[in-house]
Amino acid sequence: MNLLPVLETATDEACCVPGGPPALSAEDAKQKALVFKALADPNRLRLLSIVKAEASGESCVCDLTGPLDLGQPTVSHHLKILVDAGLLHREKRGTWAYYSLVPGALEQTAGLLATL
Amino acid sequence: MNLLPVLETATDEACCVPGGPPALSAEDAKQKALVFKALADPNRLRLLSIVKAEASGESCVCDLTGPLDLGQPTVSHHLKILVDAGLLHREKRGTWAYYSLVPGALEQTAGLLATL
DNA sequence: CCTCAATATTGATCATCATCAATGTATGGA
DNA sequence: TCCATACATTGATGATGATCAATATTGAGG
Repeated sequence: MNLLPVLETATDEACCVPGGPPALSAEDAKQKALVFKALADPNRLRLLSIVKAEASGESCVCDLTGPLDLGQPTVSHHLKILVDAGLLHREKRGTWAYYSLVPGALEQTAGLLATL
Repeated sequence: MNLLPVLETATDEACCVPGGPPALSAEDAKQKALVFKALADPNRLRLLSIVKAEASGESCVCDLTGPLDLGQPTVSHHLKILVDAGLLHREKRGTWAYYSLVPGALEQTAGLLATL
C-alpha cells in the first residue's frame, strides 16, 4: 500500500513504499483458506451440488457414491472435509448417515469474498 | 437423488435409489474448482486483499512481497495463478507490473456458490 | 450372540502444490 | 553500450492431497 495517495496512479516513481498493515491477517487468511480448500475439488463441488439439489435436503452416502466415480471410502473422506469446513451437516439415523447443507453456509462463504 | 419424493425424509428404507443426473457435471465442477483452487491458499487471499485495499486499485509486485513473508519468485507465482483464474489483471508499465482486481470477478465467484 | 449392511478409518501410493535458489528477460538510465 | 532494477521462469525439494484396498466400527435383525 502506497503511503502517498497523490502518487497512486499518475506517477511512475511511486513504487515500493512499505505501506501499512496487511488488509487480511495471516491467521484470518489461513482460516478463510480452509473453507476454499474444501471447495477446491471438483468432486466435493459435485457432492455439495447433489445434496443441495435433493428435494428432501439430505442425502445418504450411498446416494453420493453412484454419481461420482469414486469409491465409498473416498466419498466418506470428501464428506468429512466438507463437514469440517462447516459446509455440510451429518446426522446418523440407523445404519445410514444423512448429509445436508448447513443453512446459510454457502451464503456466508460467498460473503467471505466480499469482505476480503 | 431418490426417485420417490414420498419416501425422501419419513421412511427409513428409501436409501440408495440410483437417481437422476448429477446436478453439476464433471466438467463444470472441474472448471469451478479451478477458481476455488486459486482461493485455497492463505497467501493468495492476502494478495487479493492487499490489491483490493489499495486505494489506487492496483499494486506492483514490490508492494506485495513485503507484507507477505515470501520471496519475490513465490509471489510472482501466486500472482500468476490468480491471473490465470481470472481474478487479477496484470498490466506492465515500464519496469513495474501492476496488478488489479478484475472488476466483478469476486462477485461472480460468489455467484458460483449460489448456483451450485 | 452372530451376521450382514452402511459407513468410517487406516495405511500406502501417486500426483499436485508451495517454496526457494538460481537464472533469464526486459526496461530505464548513465 | 553497459549496468542496475523489477519481474518472470526454471528446476528441485519437501509438504499436502486424492485415491484406493483393507480393515474397523456401528447398528439392525435373526
